[in-house]
Amino acid sequence: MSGPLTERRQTILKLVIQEFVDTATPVASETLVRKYRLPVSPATVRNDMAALEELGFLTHPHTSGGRIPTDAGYRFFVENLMERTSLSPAEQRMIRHQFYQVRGELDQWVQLACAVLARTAHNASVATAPRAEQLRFKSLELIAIHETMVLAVMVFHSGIVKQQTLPIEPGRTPEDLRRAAGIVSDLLADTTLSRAEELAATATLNGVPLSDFERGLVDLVVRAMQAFEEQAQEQIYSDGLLEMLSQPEFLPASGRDDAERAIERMRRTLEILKSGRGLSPLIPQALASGGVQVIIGGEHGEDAMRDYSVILARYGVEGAIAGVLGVIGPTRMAYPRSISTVRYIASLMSNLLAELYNVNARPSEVETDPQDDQHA
Amino acid sequence: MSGPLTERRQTILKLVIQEFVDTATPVASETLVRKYRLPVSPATVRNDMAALEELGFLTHPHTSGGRIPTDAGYRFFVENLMERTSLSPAEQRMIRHQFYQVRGELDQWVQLACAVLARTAHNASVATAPRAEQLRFKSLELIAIHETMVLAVMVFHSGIVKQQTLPIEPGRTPEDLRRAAGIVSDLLADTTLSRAEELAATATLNGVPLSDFERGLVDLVVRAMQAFEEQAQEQIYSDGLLEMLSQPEFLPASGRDDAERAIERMRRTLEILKSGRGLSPLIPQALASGGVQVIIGGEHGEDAMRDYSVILARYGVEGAIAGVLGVIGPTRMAYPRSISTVRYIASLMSNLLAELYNVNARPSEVETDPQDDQHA
DNA sequence: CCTTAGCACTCTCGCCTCACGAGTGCTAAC
DNA sequence: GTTAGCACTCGTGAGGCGAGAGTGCTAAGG
Repeated sequence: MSGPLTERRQTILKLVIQEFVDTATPVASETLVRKYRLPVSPATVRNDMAALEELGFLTHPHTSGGRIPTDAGYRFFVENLMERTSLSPAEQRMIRHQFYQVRGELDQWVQLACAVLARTAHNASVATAPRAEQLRFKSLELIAIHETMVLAVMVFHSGIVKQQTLPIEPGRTPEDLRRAAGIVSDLLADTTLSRAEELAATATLNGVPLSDFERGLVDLVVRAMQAFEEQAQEQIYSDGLLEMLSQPEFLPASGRDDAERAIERMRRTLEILKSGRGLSPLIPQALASGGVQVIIGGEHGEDAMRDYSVILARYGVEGAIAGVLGVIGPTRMAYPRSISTVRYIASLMSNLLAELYNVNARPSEVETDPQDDQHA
Repeated sequence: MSGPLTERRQTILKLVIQEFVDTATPVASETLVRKYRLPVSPATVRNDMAALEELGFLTHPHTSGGRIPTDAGYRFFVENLMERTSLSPAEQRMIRHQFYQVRGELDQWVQLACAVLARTAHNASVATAPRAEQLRFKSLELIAIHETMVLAVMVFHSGIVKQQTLPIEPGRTPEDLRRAAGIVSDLLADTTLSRAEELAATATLNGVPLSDFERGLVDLVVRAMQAFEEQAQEQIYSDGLLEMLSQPEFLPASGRDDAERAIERMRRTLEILKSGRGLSPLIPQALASGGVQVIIGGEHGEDAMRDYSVILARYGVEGAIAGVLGVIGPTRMAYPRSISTVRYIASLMSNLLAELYNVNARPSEVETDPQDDQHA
């Protein structure tokens, strides 16, 4: 009964989605014909819409009132109907420029990526800090703040830096500190957590037992590595909440009922972003696969996310360090634009990191274009 | 006509505020009598309420429907009626414990303070990172990440640390780096920005001109100090948005009209917190004065903040470093609790910083109790 | 002069009804 | 397969109504 998915029906599906993304109101057959000058009558469009509904791509909330896409409809759109676009050169330039301005300040990259993503995709954005696949210690520096307080800077392969203040007994000279730091650095150089724990237990370097101070430093490093390792679920940064909340989904269209729901949605959204609930499960998945992942609505089963789509991409340097960034917003989302934004910023960040590690440092002028994106 | 502000009227004002803070609904004369077993009749209370209204401390939104406090009413309450409380020892202990767990990790203190403030005061919280009154350079360390990339760690008096990656030409040994960093540290040690700029211009140490590499490093430091100095308005961290948004102010009490306003309020609030608009002007003020500042509603003229109260306190070490932290929420706020929370956390942070700087390091066991709080 | 009971008045809230209009689904003709 | 015509559905908004809450006022009482 449903009939085949003819060329025209695909066009109609595409137009319904475009129109709905634009206007946020259910789209009627006549509107479509008028606005896009279709060479058929509204009645024909209605028939096709009914077919698309039976195929599961459209639905209508009320008997009257136009059609809206289902999750499956968006899915089909993303995979088959959407043309692959790139950000305009002007936008790419603007974004690169912003990153250029904080070059060197590694710790600001993630924040900046979030801010730019949000502004460009007009939705909320999320990102995790880049994380080394395996943490390997590199060196320790001690910097005196005053006589009884030093700042311990631990550097790990992959460039992750952790700083911590540490009280010491007074009377140590800078030379003392340097020697102690050198000893610890030598002892633990290039070790992973488990090896570091072993070495901490023996507490000798070349047969010479460590001093109490040095052992304290070793413990400090080991604890820092443990903390890092334990912190199983990555902290998720986010930005652009306001950007997302100015989407019409969060306006009370009409009726008190709707208003209440809008507020509830707002609160839920905040919770998702703050806690990462419903979001964290997606991270490992995105880390594992290359390309851009698109998760539409309730596809991954998390009920809290039923009304949201997430577009995620991995960024980083193969085999060294990786993180995830993406966009989150209502399922009614400008997928082409969001996807290209995510793809562009992920590749930009990857190039920046590659430059930092001096591997494969192609100029970040061109957007790399992975052959095929992964879809959930 | 308005009559004097008798003892009883003050009591009634206090009870109205208490009740309104609890229930978030306008309070009626009869409720008051019943709930607090007043030895007078509702009619008497009504008369007093009318007097309080003429005095500008109360108002009522509709002819029917009970009274609510005005900004002036809250102000009088805060200054004259409210009893000064402290957090319970149990709560104090819990808070101290949380700070204890991140001791040493200076960069997390502000975040933690925000989180704790929000949870304890059930409202949103804001804080600025501690900022040195005058930035003075201390030392520079260079840590090789790999052959062509170093991490420059700049330490300033006051313990502020800034890190930045820096590309270098390959072939430099760790010893090279150490020497260069040492030279720059010696040259710029203890300098303020203006002096550092002068020294950068001459580019000699003890008459010996600097190498190109060393000059690059000096420039790096100067730029970092400039950036710090220029960044006129402090970045404001915040937390507890959700905490605040679950206040009944942000629920649609009834009617579609109200719902729309609730959503608008929500959006505005977000904007205030994200951008700091309406908040930033308060920061310098709070930095300048000791004690706890309470700004109620539209008192400071900023229209965007008309419905909010802010409670701010300065924290830090006199003459060395200072920041601001506080609570923001609807004017209908549990002032005693919020104020004591802010006061406690500010003094805790101050003690922790004092310990770090080894000045005046009293144990942070007792809440310091400043003699008098400043009110706007 | 302060307090209190009584009472009329006001205003919100929730509920219902009703008419309107948008958009569909169906049927029959092309 | 397409189209015109038409009945039908249902959300939306306006208007009305009754109930209830709480006040302001007035007059009586301590």
